[in-house]
Amino acid sequence: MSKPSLPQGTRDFGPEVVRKRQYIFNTIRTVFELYGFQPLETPAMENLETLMGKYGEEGDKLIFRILNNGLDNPDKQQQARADFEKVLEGKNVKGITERALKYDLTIPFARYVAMNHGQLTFPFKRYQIQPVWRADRPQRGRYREFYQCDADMVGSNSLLNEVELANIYNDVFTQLGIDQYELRINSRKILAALAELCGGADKMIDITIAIDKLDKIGLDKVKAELEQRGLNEEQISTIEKYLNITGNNREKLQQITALIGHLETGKKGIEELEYLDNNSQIDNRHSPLVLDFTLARGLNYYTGIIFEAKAPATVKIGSIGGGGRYNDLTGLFGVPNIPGVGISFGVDRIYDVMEELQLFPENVAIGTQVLFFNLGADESTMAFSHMQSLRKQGVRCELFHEPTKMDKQFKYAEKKNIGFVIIIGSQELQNGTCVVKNLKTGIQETIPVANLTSKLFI
RNA sequence: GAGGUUGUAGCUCAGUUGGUUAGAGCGCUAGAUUGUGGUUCUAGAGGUCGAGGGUUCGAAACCCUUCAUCCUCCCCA
Repeated sequence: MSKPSLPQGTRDFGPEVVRKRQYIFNTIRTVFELYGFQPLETPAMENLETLMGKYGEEGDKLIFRILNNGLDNPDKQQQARADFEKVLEGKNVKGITERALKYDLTIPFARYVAMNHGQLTFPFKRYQIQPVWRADRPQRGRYREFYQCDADMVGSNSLLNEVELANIYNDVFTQLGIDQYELRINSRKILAALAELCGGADKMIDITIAIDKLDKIGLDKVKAELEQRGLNEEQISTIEKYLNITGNNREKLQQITALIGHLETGKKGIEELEYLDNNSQIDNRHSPLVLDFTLARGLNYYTGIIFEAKAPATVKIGSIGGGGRYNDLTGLFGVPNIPGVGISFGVDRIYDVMEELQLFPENVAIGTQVLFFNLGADESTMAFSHMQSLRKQGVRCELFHEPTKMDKQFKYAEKKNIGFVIIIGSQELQNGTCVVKNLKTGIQETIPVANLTSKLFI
């Protein structure tokens, strides 16, 4: 028997961590509900063909596939061998694998909408908080199983949706105390116009992949990569002009207009960003909305505005959320003309940011509020009955599991971060009283047991 | 998929050039303390040195293989 272990890139969450994570989930969920989004859950696994080809070539490799059961059935051995040969050639064969763990929440949502579009009321606004899996190599802030919190609305082209989503970001991060975050925005239309300006719409992917790295590797290396990706000197110089756009949002818009405003898609993109910038009435100490024309985002189904929430610069974690508009997501599933826009929160990274900046409120760690000491048979019977009265009032409490030295019972309370202990010993039993001790302050008082239920244990 | 790092007690880590019986701090258990925790003091338990093989009189240390881990790139949350 070898030592027990976890699959690579997965984690257990102990009680304290779960509490903190739930605090984040609950905050996000509450804000989603506040904006009229409805919950949705989809299965952990999808048919492989639902997922394949939706995340680009790189994405396909990162999908966790599930091996079919019954491959060892002797009757089907020959077929299995033949099928496996094809797998070795890099093909997907239904005989070997036809299901996969979901890779994100957006595609399963699109599948759901495509299957149910006849029944849904549009615009349909849903939120979804579930784990997803990626066969990625784990590293800092990156796991093979992690939660996504998505909110999408489909069936509307209105830019009002983008405005709402920007405000959801702001509400959530402000409530969590991450008020130095930045919400970067760009439009795929701007990027498309840039590609057009460089003479080839087909170059868009090459260009975006390269310029997305600007803040990471610097201008020179971006230019080198562009060259390597087959762009000529003139095109690179155009892109350099594009990358040199600086200033506040208004100034950036002026400069981008000069560069690509004469192009149809460029003009549209600029209008969208202008609208979003003017109408997101985000009142914050610093305005989190930052136009960033280098922002590209990997998922290739985005067509309009794209978002990326960045952690405060002091914590080197980068993106803590992202999203954007897609014009025709369900078209992939045979239901065309349903546009949508959505955002996602990266809970695991938000957790790391909050931990680093010490933003969790102290009381998230409190489970049990009151521990009743166990000081004998009669004493604990009395304690039990009072404990049940407190529980009826919603006070979380427990009775120590066996009569033992007070020393032990105190230490148990301390380790579990229980704020109060209630002592009912022989004296108290006789007098109909109890001792209530606040472990934080060390102050204790003796009160009649009848008064217990009127006390607040916080 | 490519490159690198580190694996020693429950946790964080020492361990000299390869040399006797592998250490510390924290944590854990018990006692000092028969109705008062946090501090202090004392004692105790706890190890296949990641695993397998090799070199050697002798390996935690050197070599090979393998597994795990963390990091960087690609890509992404």
